[in-house]
Amino acid sequence: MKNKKNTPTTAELEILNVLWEDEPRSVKEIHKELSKVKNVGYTTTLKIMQNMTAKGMLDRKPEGKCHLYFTNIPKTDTQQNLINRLVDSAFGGSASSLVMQLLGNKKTSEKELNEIKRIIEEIEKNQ
Amino acid sequence: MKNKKNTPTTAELEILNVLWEDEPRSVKEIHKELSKVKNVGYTTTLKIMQNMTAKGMLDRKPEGKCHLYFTNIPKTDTQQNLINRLVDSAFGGSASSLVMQLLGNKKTSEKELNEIKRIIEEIEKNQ
DNA sequence: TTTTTATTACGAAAATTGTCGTATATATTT
DNA sequence: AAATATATACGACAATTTTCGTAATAAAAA
Repeated sequence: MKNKKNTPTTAELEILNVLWEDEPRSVKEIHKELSKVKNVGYTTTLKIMQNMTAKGMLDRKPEGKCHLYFTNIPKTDTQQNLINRLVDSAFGGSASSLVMQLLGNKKTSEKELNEIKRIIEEIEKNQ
Repeated sequence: MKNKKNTPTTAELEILNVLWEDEPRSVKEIHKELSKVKNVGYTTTLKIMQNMTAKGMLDRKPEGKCHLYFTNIPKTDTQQNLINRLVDSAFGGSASSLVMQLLGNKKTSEKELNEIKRIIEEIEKNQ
C-alpha cells in the first residue's frame, strides 16, 4: 500500500477531524458525528475507515465486541502537508503570497486579523 | 454543466498556472511547458483543456489553423477559493490557525517571514 | 491534386474515490 | 439452543478524473 498517510481525501479528512477532537472512538460514534452534518450510510463510513487503516492513517484496537480507532498521524503534520501542497500548487511556492491573499480577503474577520497580528508579534519576540 | 469554475483539479490547476503566466496560448505551447516537469501525452493535455473549456474555466479563440486558450477566472479568485476550502476543511474555519501553522513551520524561510510581517504592517496602515 | 503534416474531436479505458447492499461473525437475549 | 441484535468484511457499482489511441479535419507541401 502506498504511503499516503499525510494526504487525506475530503471524506478521510472529515473522519480525521472527528477523531482528532476525541479519540479513540468506535465506527458507530464517528458515524453518529458525521450524520449530524452529512447524509451517509454506516457501511460507507466503516469502509473509508478501513481504507484509512490500510493506508496507515488510522490504527485500531479491539475493545469488547467492537474496535476503537485512533489516528496515526498528528493533526499538525497533516495540516502542514496540506498547506505545503497548496502553497506549491497554487502560490508558486510562496507562503507570503498565500498570507497576502488570505489577509486581503474581506471574509477574514477583524478578530481573525488581530489574532494573526498577535501571532506575528509572538514570533518576533522569540527571534 | 455544473459550475466548478473555481475548484480546479490537480491537473487543471497545473494548466491554469501555465496560462496565468502568459496567455492566450495554444495547446501545443501549454503541453510543451507541462512536458518539462511531467510525463504526459499531448492528447491528454488537449482533452483536459477541452474539459476545462466545457466547464467554463477556459475560453478560446481561433488563430490561424489552431486555437488560442485563455483563462476565464482570475487567479486570485481561484486562490481564494482554494484557501477557503482548506481553512474550512482542515482548520475548523480559522484563518489565523492556518497562518500560525504556516509561521511555525521551519520551512517558511526568514525572507518569507519578513515579507509576511511587511504585509501585516501594510494592512495595519490602511486600517 | 495527392501526400504529408498539424490540429482537433471523440471514444474508451484506467485510477481514484465514494457509495452501499449483502454476507459473515460474534455476542446478547429469550 | 434458537432468535435477535450488533459489528465487521467484502464485493461491486457509480462518479470523477486522468490517460491516450485513433479518427476526422484542415492546412501546407510536393
